[in-house]
Amino acid sequence: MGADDQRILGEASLRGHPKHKPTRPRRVPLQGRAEETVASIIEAAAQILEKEGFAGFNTNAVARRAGVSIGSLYQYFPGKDALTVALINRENKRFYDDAAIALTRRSGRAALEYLLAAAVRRQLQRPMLARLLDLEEARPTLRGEVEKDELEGLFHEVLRRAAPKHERLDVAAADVIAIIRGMVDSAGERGETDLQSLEERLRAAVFGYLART
Amino acid sequence: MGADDQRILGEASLRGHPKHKPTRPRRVPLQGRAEETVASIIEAAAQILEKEGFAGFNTNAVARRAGVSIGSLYQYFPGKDALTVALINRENKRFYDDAAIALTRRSGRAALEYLLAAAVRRQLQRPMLARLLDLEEARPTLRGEVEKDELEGLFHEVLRRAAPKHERLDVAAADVIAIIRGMVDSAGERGETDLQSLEERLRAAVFGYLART
Amino acid sequence: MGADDQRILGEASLRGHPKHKPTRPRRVPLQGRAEETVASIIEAAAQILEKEGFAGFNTNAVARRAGVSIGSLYQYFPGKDALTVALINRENKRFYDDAAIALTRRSGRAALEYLLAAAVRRQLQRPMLARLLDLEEARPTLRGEVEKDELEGLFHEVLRRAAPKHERLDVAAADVIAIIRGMVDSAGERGETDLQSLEERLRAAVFGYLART
Amino acid sequence: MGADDQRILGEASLRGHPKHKPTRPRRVPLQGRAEETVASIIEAAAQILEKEGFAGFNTNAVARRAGVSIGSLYQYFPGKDALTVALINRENKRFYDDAAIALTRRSGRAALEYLLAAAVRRQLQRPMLARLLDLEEARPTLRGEVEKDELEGLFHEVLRRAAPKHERLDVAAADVIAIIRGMVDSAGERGETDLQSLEERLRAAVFGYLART
DNA sequence: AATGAATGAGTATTCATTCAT
DNA sequence: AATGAATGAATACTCATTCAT
Repeated sequence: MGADDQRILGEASLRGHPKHKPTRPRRVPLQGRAEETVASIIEAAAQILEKEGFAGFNTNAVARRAGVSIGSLYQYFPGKDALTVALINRENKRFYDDAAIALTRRSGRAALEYLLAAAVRRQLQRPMLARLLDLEEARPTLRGEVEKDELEGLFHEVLRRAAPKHERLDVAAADVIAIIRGMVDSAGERGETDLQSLEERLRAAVFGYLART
Repeated sequence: MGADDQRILGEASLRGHPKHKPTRPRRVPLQGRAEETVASIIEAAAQILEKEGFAGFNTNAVARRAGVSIGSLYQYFPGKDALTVALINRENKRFYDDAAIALTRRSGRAALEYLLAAAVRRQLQRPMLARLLDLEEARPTLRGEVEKDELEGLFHEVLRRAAPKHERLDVAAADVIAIIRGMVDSAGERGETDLQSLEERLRAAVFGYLART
Repeated sequence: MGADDQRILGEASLRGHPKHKPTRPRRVPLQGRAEETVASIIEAAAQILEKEGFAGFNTNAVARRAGVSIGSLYQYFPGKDALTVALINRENKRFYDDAAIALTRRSGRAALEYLLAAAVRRQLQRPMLARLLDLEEARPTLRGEVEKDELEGLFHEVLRRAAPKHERLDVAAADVIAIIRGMVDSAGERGETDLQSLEERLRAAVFGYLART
Repeated sequence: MGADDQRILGEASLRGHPKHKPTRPRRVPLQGRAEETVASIIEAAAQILEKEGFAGFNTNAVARRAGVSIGSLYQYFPGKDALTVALINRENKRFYDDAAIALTRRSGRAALEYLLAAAVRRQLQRPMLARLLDLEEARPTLRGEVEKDELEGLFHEVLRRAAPKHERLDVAAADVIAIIRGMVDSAGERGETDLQSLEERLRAAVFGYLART
């Protein structure tokens, strides 16, 4: 009933152990207006991060660009980190929605290939944003707050199909994610635009890895 | 001749075309004491980053831990970023010194294996430091200031020996570095300590990659 | 007849000559529901002040705990101060209702003793609340808004009976109130729980004071 | 060696139990300049509290009035509360320095009388300041940070001389302090200026209390 | 060369209050 | 009458950097 329930990320959850935040369809603002506000704030954060980098990424600027008061921002996000986390989650969700199509592929190999392609696609769309968010996601403070379960689950499942005999799929999933992130961010940093080539090299690394572990 | 020559990274160099800082003999112990001071400041930065994370990493704290006045710190480093860059360079140098031994190996494969082992070793020694520096190194502001040439050259050469027929060694070098960094940082984040296992998986990814590109 | 009449403390009254608020019949349960709402808000304020202290005492929190919207709170109280004042008045009223029994005592001494006992009782019941409200009541902004007349009248009357020959009863009343408040709050701060002892010391101070003035 | 050592009130000491801060001649800024700065900040705080009340009492305003940057304020005071505490301590020290003269009196009674006179004097000099500081001192957050030991010790000693046979001097000291504070603040609130009269009534209460406990 | 006191722009965050629905 | 989303002025506090001594 109180405004607190709409807060995207509770204070409690920011400290202490993950606590497995209710990954359930988290209570999103009920009234249309609020929902819009939240969305506009997150998108504003994305745009600022994209165009100004970390330097310009402060809550007041985000609120301004969102056309919202700073108070509204804090109505929905208990702090700056919560906003960052929300943005990361939005991006991950979008990636997930695309990547999940991989599961419709017949073969495990095709599924994994789709996954890699999706990763490359995502990177090339908003390269700076993707990169900076990866950076943020690695920050000790934020790690543990981000909803990775679904995404990791997806990788796990795809790898299970692509490498059924692999003995440690969780390790493999973590490694594959790490490889993708490493290569794709590095490509972004270097300004690569040839997603064809990047995709191929990524396949080389990932399939090579799987073939040898 | 003046004190300015001791500045690790000039302001000018932070903007504009970076690369190749003043190629002066670099060693030239202008004054033993100054060299010591610089070293102690850099080590203080390392320790703080390791123990307090980004949160505690500010110039005043670094100076205090180094047992030096904040004024002195700015005598040697024109700014915080310059200090960060100096620390990154120190770490890269140390890694380079170890990794360069790879070149003494007979076979290209052995050389590359040595390289990978060195990367894992480094990560496991000061995991937090290594990770945070990788993060910093990726920051748009710092990229371009860091001396990567030597290190990249080393990778290039080792790859040349390990995969003589590879057509785009520079791309391969960048990719391999990205794979290593991705996997090794990820392992660090997850608190992995079994460097044996990590090394094997790293080899799988890198050799797999090379075999397929 | 309008909603305004329910406002506990008009803005106008906060500035300008306070004293004697609109002497309207004060009771007149305009609407049972409204009265309940007001009561629940005041009690919520009391609970928060008691459990969270000044830190947690903000209008939104009060409304939330009262199970009422923030808008409703402002429907009945023109501002935070008005709410605080209403709470103080409620507590004073309760104290008054108990303390007024003093007037039924035969002797003036007994009456005064009853008064002191009542004061101690009140303090020991909700020590933190009593103390914080005393603090608030002393705030320049609020002084003058609180209904002290009745209470002071009571003290005046009791003192008149206890020390009939006293020449300046109003001064004595103020002093006695000050002594009680000082000692009782101090005891609360120090966590005293032995109300027997406190009562005795209080009597010593007050009767001593009266005997010598 | 670091700036931290000059901080008037360490962070650690603000949380957790009193910890009996080194009541020793606390490390005051060593260089003359710093000492002046600290003094000017505290005096600025006093003036603002006196003239603007709590409303205008914010760190930026204090710094401005002190003719000092906000950064300097925080160089010496880790937070607003620390500044408040420092001001309270300064005032208590001043009061102590005056009140300690009581110990030079021959009789215990005369000593106590001197103490009461000093308390009244102090109140009448800067009434608003004295009152507001008493209010602040009672705030749960600040209590325990203020150096009361000396002052309480003084009261203890004076009472020992004035009422040698009293069995619980510590309780008596606390009560007497409470009585003084209560009456004197109340007088201040009511705008009393006749310190003669106030002094007499104070004596009545205190000596009356002592005679009966 | 060294010191460390001083600076102040910058930023996160709170909370009383308003008002469209 | 009630709701609660929205507001934004106010404020505590940080930290990179400068410069007088």
